[in-house]
Amino acid sequence: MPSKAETTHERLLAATKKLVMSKGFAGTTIDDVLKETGVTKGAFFYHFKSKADLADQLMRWYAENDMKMFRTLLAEAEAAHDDPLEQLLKFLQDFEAYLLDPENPPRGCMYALYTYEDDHFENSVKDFVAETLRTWTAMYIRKFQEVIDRYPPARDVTAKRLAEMFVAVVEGGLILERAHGNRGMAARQSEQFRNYLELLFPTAPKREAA
Amino acid sequence: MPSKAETTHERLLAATKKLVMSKGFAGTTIDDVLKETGVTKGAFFYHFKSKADLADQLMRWYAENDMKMFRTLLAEAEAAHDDPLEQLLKFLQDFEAYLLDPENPPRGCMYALYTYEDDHFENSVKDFVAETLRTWTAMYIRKFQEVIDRYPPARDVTAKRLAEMFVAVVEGGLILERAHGNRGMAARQSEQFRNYLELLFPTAPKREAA
DNA sequence: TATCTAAAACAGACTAGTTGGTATGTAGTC
DNA sequence: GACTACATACCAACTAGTCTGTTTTAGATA
Repeated sequence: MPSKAETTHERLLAATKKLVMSKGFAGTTIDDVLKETGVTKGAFFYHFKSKADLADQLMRWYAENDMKMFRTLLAEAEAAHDDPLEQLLKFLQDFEAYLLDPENPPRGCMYALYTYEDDHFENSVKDFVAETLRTWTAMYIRKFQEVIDRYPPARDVTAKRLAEMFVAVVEGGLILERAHGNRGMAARQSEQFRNYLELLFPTAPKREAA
Repeated sequence: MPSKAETTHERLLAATKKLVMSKGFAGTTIDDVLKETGVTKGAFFYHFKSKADLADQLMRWYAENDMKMFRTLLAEAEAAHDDPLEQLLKFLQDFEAYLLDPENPPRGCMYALYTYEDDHFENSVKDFVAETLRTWTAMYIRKFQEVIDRYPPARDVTAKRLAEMFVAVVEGGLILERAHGNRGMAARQSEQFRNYLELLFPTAPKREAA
């Protein structure tokens, strides 16, 4: 893999991601991306065979980075604690810190954006997004199941519902953040979700911080 | 107000809403709307002075209907119960029924969609969306405050946080619904949120249904 | 180490189709 | 006969994508 090529390719993806986050897929033209990066048309179509291909590759690239981040956070949490609930709560806190970190902008979620523009893109992308969200959710389901198996929940809940709720809460928080231009709303949602978990599993060992 | 004109105007808005929900604003062309409605270009530009104007009017029209629905549900809940928590829970249940009702499609939220395409539209629309969400949230804040005032919450929460969480949970649920093509996910989120509320306010009078 | 070569990586002019928007005209109607 | 509510032909700007090149890079060869 030649490094220069890799760089241009990634630069195009990164610029597209940024533009797409504020204009949508359909609202972002290839010329926009070229202007943003200084790359020429010839170079662009060397790396992507069409705009749909760009969208496709962007989704996969985004999902890859995204998933990597989540796996890392989860692995760290699992290394730090034995108790599954402790692991989950640490994971959520670390994720909140990530959301609050001003270093990683393009705030918002690519999957959310995509669902509101799906008609423009191929079914393969649609399937990929659904599949990614499923994998993502499955990760949490496993963890929540461990917690439920160990501690009787105060309400009749399933691991699946809790996992879905976490994803929903984060997606919704990101939308509020965008609508109000107010950083931190997504992290606050995750915080509330932790409250819910702590009330749901009252028999778990007490933690120090609230 | 002549009825025929009103009809064409609303037909255009309704068709735009439908198209926009699956293609996004930027991805929906005026010609798409014309084809969908059978209206001609001249008629279109008689009712809307530009595409941006269409977007603007669509947002206001959508917000108006939306808000009307919420106010109605809340008023009904307030008429049915004296206790603020009972009111809230009834409101949530009625809202869930609305979400599950197969009669009212274009599933998804216009505000969410808008936040992911804001660069294309005027600041007035951006401000309007933020303002609408604020009004919407304020409605819930008032109600949650009544509940908090009456029953001590099991966790240190504010009315504002709870109100934001409800909005987030619904928005996120709608995204999951779209991503998975799976009706009912948004309603399920609201259900989970009711669980949370019942755990938060344990001193409230017991209700019959779980 | 210098030279050759082929592919990879890029540059930029061009085009066919689309898009938002306009100009002008017309049917009904109070 | 003025105003509302539409119809149709048209256009300039833009958009995705192509075509024909040029430069850069990585090895092979001598």
